[in-house]
Amino acid sequence: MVTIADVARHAGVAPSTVSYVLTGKRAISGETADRVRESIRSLGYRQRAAAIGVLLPLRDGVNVAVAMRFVRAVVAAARVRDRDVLVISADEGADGVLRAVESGVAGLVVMDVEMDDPRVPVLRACAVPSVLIGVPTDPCGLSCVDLDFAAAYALCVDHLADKGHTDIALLGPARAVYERRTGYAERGVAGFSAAALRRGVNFVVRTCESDGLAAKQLLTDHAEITAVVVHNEAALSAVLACVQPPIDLVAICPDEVARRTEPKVSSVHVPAEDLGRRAVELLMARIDGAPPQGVELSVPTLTVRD
Amino acid sequence: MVTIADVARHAGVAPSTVSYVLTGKRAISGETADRVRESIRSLGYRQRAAAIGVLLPLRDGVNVAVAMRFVRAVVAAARVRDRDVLVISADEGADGVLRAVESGVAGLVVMDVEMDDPRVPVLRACAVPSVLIGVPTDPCGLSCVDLDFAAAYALCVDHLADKGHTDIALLGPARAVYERRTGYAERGVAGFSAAALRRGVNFVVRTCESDGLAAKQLLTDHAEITAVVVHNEAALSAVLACVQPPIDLVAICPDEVARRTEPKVSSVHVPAEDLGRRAVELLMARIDGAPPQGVELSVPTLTVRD
DNA sequence: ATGAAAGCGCTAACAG
DNA sequence: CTGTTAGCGCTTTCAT
Repeated sequence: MVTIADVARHAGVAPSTVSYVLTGKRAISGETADRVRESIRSLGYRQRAAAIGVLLPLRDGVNVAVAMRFVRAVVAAARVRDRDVLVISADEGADGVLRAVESGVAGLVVMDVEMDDPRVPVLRACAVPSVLIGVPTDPCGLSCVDLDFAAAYALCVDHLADKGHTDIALLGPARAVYERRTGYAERGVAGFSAAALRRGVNFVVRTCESDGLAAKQLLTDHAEITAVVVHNEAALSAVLACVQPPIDLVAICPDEVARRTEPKVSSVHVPAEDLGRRAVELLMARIDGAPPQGVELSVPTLTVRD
Repeated sequence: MVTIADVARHAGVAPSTVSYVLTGKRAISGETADRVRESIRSLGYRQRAAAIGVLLPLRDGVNVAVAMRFVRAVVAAARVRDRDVLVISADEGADGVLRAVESGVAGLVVMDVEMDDPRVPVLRACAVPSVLIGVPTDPCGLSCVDLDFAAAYALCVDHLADKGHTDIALLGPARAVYERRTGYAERGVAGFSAAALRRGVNFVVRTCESDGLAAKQLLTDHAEITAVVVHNEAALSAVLACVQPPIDLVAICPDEVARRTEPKVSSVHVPAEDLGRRAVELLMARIDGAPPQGVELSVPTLTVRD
């Protein structure tokens, strides 16, 4: 195995110099750096490229399939930049961050972010750079990417209001997701309510477990409902079986899921691929010394189907 | 951070003794081991638990969604045993194994196995234990788990022959999958052909890209075909749009995929969850010193739907 | 800007 | 069975 010492000998420099060329933690003259890089290439040295860690709490209500959609995107994006991905299933809040950091990752992609996420202060203080997929209440000093879920929910409301509906319902994620104040769920409801009030539309909000039973209960309890917004990929097919025309339906889910339903459902796209890729881009920039970029929300779009 | 030296001091032993208690690489007296473990607990030492590596080539024809189904299962199973998972996207054959080993994983789960996989000799020689999801031509000295794809394809043929079909077709994975002699594809075709010959059924075999166009071409070229077996998750919906009744169809795919199609398609279940979990079980046993277990094939089952 | 040397946490060879 | 010691590859401090 080619070590940093081999490279140093070959380039006629000290091991520390090679280390500094690789980490960029102190200035090395262009000439020396070039010689080192040349030796690295000719000897085929591979720095045990520290992986990117994905912090993935697998708690109640977290749909692993949905989470894996992001992981997949992160893996693909990391691969382009020659990084492997360490999937760290951490349910222990702030301790999970420490565990991840101790595992020696170059940077962290943090998923399933809560409004007052206990991991946030740790991440802020931490030397290891991170990018959150999701936005906490106070994102200062962090890098966050997410879909603008408030706007996404509002888009659904506007679409239904435009079609003349005056009594609509929201079937959200599982109750556990709200209980821990998950960012996207809370911001979504805020956007939904605000839009409905703005439009003068009556609305009901319900949580929905993956069995989708809440849909039936909802229609029983509220016969006046003529349209439903559902943000729950796990329950989508069950909800579809229950919410039939003439009741209108809009889903918040990835397009490829919406295209597979029967009938094909109108939806606001959750761009998991884009968000995962963007998170890696920002993280790599952070690893290379860039400062935190703050919050970057992507604009939702609605596709009308059947 | 609590180090192994801290634990050693607290327990009144040498650092190496603590190391050996943790790795089990040499015998330590029960008394001493207990004292060490007690110190580990009271000091809160966390051994930077080496991750399990998942070797995942992302080449042409590899459906990342399908691969991620296995990764998901591996992550869930590893989590139960307090291990994180390093997803290593390695397209470089044998070099990929070395890269994975150098990254310091405790063991490897190897996916997308080819008949004469160049990684196999390396894995056999390698000190890091591994479990393959898939079976190469010569699995001696390895641990392999997989669905018995030969039996799975044969099951489809028997089902269709029993229904009276005399001209059937196989739509397999993408051509690239055959070109690199991927294990499951090659064993599948073998099982398919053998079963068809046994049953005296005429058959055609075609590769199928993810666009599913091969389905249309197949039916144009072979008007005599009355039933199709498709083993291609990416192309399944496109194939379904084309292969309509009265032509019979059986898919080889996970049940949850088959249940979502419209109409719901008869299928042989690919138990990705079970295989991923089993792979981790076997790998953990290997890490704890068990010898290679050879090949473990799971028995396919067919579910008849619409 | 660079090198020498000490140190990191851990494992493995050696000694008894 | 266990402690001593030398190493592993790499980073960081200290010096110049």
